[in-house]
Amino acid sequence: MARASLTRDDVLDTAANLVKQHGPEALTMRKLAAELGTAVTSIYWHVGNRESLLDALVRRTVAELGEIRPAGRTPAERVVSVARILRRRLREHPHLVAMVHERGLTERMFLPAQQALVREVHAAGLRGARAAEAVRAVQFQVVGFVLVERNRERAPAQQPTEDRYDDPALARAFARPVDEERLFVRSVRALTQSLLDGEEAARKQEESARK
Amino acid sequence: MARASLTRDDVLDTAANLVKQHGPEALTMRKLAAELGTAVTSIYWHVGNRESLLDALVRRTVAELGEIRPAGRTPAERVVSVARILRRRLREHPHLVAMVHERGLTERMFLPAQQALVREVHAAGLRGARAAEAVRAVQFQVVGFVLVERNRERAPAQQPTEDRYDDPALARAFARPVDEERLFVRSVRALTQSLLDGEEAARKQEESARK
DNA sequence: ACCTGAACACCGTTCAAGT
DNA sequence: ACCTGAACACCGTTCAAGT
Repeated sequence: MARASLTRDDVLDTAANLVKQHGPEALTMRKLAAELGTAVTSIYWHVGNRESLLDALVRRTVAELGEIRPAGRTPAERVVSVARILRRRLREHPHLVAMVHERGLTERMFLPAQQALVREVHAAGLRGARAAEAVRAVQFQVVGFVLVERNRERAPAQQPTEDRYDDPALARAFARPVDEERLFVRSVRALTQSLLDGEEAARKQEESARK
Repeated sequence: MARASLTRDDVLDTAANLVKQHGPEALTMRKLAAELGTAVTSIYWHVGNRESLLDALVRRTVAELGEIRPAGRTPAERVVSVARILRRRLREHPHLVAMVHERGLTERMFLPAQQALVREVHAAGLRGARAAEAVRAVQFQVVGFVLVERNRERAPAQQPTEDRYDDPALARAFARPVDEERLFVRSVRALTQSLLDGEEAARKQEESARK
């Protein structure tokens, strides 16, 4: 791991590793310096301070995320596929969502997904403000779901909630751990269906009313 | 603000104020001691340490949250009303969701809402595993939405995303700030409708198939 | 241009000592 | 039973000094 001289990228790479493994709160300037084998103050020369180091890290990661290629036969299916790709990608970088949010880069991060979603929502016949609303609803749902998931994983074992319902199958279902992938797909599908079909139906009604 | 002697509740109250105003990360033992007019180490005698102080704080707040009374004529409307109540309540305690999650109290916190949702989902004809899934879908959506909202508020001004779509009304809609209340209600309504109606339809199909 | 150690102001926490 | 100050191990950051 010998190095000719310390570069900004060395710092970013090592910092990225620490964050990936133990989260951003575990990234201290002193540990990072130890890992790099330099004095703490050298880091400051290369990246300014802790906050701008994290900022650079986040921007680099966002830039690497790349585009989204939807799959599926219908617009609804393709919306679901975009959601799944987005979720998988966010899960590969478990700390990214929060870090991106804190730095006001959310809109930028979701631009590729947003563009893909706009295409599908257009294909389903939505336009203008209603199309924008549908796209945002899906975006909020996906990001929200991932945030909830992340929180659940970080969380210690949940206090079991000994709830008594007069529906034993439901009580058993609540006792089982959540199948998050399944719940996610079902939720997105349900939301999408409602957003697209509702609009589809309204559009047809309008058309027939015009005759 | 003179006090006979320091009590555990004094510590919790003052800590709650600090957290409410500046967030949990602003709660330092030293600032808290200054605010209380005692030595830092007194706090340790009353509450153990910083983590158990925050834990006690969260548990107290959760216990104070109270029950949820749904409103509306149909199960779907009442589900939406539960969601709105839950969202409003979470927004009154902006730091609570994250703190609750970190301490594994999520399930307990959402128990009142869960019970209300189970009743409505039952009223709509869902049972067992599918009822549980519907309840969880709504729960995930509400919590996720609030988390996204919170992140957006904390976030600095978003980099505007100069997107070029061939739909000027949509571009304008994206340029406007999000009407979160509206988006929230629409999303929950869309999801709920799909979850309940889909099930309703499936049930009717089954019934007619049995004849 | 790049790297260093010393120093400062902040943390949470422990501990022995007081009443 | 309750409160205290001193001390420890950790932070991020600045600065003057080196090459």
